[in-house]
Amino acid sequence: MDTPGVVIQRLPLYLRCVKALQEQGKRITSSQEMAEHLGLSSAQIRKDLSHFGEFGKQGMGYDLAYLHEQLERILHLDRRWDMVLVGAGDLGHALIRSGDFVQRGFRIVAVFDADPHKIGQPLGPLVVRDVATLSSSIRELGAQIAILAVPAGAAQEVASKLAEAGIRAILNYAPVSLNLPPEVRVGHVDPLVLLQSMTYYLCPEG
Amino acid sequence: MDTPGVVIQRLPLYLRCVKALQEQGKRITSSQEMAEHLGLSSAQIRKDLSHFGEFGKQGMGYDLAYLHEQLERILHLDRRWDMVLVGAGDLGHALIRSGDFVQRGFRIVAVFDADPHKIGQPLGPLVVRDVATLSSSIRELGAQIAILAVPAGAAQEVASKLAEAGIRAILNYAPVSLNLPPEVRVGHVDPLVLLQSMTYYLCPEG
DNA sequence: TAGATTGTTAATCGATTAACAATC
DNA sequence: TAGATTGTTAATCGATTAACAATC
Repeated sequence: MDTPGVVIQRLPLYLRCVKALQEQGKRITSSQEMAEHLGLSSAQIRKDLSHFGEFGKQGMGYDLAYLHEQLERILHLDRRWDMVLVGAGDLGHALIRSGDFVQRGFRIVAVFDADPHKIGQPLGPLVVRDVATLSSSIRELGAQIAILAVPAGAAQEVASKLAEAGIRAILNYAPVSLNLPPEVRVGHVDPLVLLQSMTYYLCPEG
Repeated sequence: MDTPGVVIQRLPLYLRCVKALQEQGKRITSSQEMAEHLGLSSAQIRKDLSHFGEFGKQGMGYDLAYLHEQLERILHLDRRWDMVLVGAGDLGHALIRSGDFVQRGFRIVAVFDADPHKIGQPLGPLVVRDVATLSSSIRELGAQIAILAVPAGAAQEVASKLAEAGIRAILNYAPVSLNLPPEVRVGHVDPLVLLQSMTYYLCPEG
């Protein structure tokens, strides 16, 4: 009865596809059309969606507005999510300046760092807090999601503290496999690993 | 005979694990130790490695220096890779400033943008080139890897041009599913999709 | 040697696909 | 109605795991 993780991971892609088709002015779509757009099979899309209900009509396809709404409901994206950011380096700065997360309903509400030179300094609309105050701040803010943007050497320690403080999902930018209780979700942003696996397929000669 | 993609994608994690154990001063390891480190099963690690040869010794485990060397060889990481970057926005700046890629043998050798205000301006040690010169520059430089850091709306068009120009692997930071010939590898850096699938598991209340 | 751990086989498990009855 | 496309079943495919002989 519980839906495979691999299906859940595809739902945001379906949502993105639905939005793109809507922006083209379309009102309905088919599993076939989405499949071409995403490079998947139409059977897979129908099967994935069938885990959550019946969203289409035989012979007609899917109403885009309805599917959009349902996917957001399933993924709990019909609300705003507050996140804390740990690590006020270059990456942290870029994440705060970029509007990408906010546009999609993910808002960074606090930034932490361990460097005394950074603590107390403004960062965008926020002020960098001392990482020593992590636990109490997280409980105060009620955040459930954290972005981990600290050096590799500090990542596991900070991640454990985040888990202890009640954080339930971590977006990990550190190049480290985190060891955490299974109830804490981890999404790993790991461009180097992607590069290092793509080179397998490239001829080593120029 | 050809190795499943999912196995290839784990090799860089094995390599990272090997390096971490070496930094701890260890000289040998076991599939069991690596499994704990990475949160996988020891059988999976042994099976994955067995696709490429016999790297261990029964009763003894794996010599870390040897395994390190072999993994780098298999992944073609025993050389330097030159990459071109398309998109000189905040993200592009952060990628150039960060030493992460260079440390691992991936060097950005050219930056392109479409904005006339950016073209000709310095960006770190490079000068931003006109994206109109993409094809000729890529052929000249002989780059096989590109980083795509342009807005969503431009991503597909630029990606197609990269493929035409002979690029064989794209690290895609744009929130778009790229449609490309199957011989072009794509690695998708997609933090929003990770966030949007993690929220499925979070209670929508508080 | 005795103990340990690999490499590999066979069994299990899970995900994808093909096909089609249901039905809009 | 006729044509199209869903939702679902059963078959296929592939990946993971358990177990163990080989052997260091």
